[in-house]
Amino acid sequence: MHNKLEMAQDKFIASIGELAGSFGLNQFIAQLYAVLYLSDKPLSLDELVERLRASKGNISLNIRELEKWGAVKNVWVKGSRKDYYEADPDIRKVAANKLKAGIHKRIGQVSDMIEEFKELIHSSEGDMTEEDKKIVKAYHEKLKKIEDMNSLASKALSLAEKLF
Amino acid sequence: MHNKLEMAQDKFIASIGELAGSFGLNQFIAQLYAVLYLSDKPLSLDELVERLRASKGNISLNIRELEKWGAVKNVWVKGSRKDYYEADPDIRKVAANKLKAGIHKRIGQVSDMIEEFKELIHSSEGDMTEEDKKIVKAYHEKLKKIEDMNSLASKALSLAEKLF
DNA sequence: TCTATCGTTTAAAACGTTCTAAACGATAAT
DNA sequence: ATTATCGTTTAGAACGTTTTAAACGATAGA
Repeated sequence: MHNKLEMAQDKFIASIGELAGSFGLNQFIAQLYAVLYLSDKPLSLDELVERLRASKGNISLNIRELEKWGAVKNVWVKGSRKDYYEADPDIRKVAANKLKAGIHKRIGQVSDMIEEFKELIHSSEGDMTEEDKKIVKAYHEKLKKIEDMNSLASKALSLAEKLF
Repeated sequence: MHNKLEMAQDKFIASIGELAGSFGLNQFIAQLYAVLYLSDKPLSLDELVERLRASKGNISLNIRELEKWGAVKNVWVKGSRKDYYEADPDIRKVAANKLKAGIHKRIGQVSDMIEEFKELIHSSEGDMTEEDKKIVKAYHEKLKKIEDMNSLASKALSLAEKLF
């Protein structure tokens, strides 16, 4: 196929991988989406195997993950019994959804952590020395700071949602 | 030491680790900061070894990383020739700095990637078929979308900075 | 029914990252 | 000067994650 163009694309795809990796998400899955996003037509499993030089199993697995995210869908192509995959062209929506879900989850986790910590502290209030009580008081002040930060993050998130 | 309190803290520290891990950053380094943040006094390397049940080397390494971030500093304690470490109490600042730097870097990376891709495409314009030119045109449209998203992210970032 | 063509599953290999234990150099105490 | 106490460095072990190859079940065509 278009050799120079393909090389250019390869470089781009590779960079996408690095970027995703540094975010802590699977490099390959990002590259997979990128290939589908740039493609002018839906691609089959075999074509993706060829394009990314990866195993069928790997691609199959990650395609399903992308489907869960709503980033890729299965499309039917007349005259073939293969599955064909197509990227959601609204890349902004895809990225925003993923990020939003992630951040929202983390904000919840932080709240939960703090609540649990408070409960644990409270449950052991019975046999506390004066010294312990001082420490607990200091804890509460620090936890408060984290809570404030968390709710600020939450507000920032809904602000960003409006912007997007 | 304070047994029940310590257990409560342990649970909290563990959760901090999970949280950090899901962000793609080193779990241990987050836990290290958390221990120092919650502590009412600076801690020595040995105390951290004891508290986190990790090797000196590991802690030493990650402390230096935290120092780079400006999240932890070395403090001098009268009468001891050990190093003592203290967390920056302004956890919001620490988190914001780290996140801001990260996002800023990523935004730059995306711009660079796109520029490079465009150049590669351009450099191979010479021997292009009509078909190729069609594909390249479609690429440019898609790249434009990514650029828009990127600059929007950039704006959102500076908005968030003001908020914090 | 038998064969070919799919996508998925899975057990094991490959890989990168993190962690440790031990050696080390530097500094302070004796 | 010698020993003890530090923090750092480093080579390799341990670990989790990702990837593969091969087996598999399902479906369609002959």
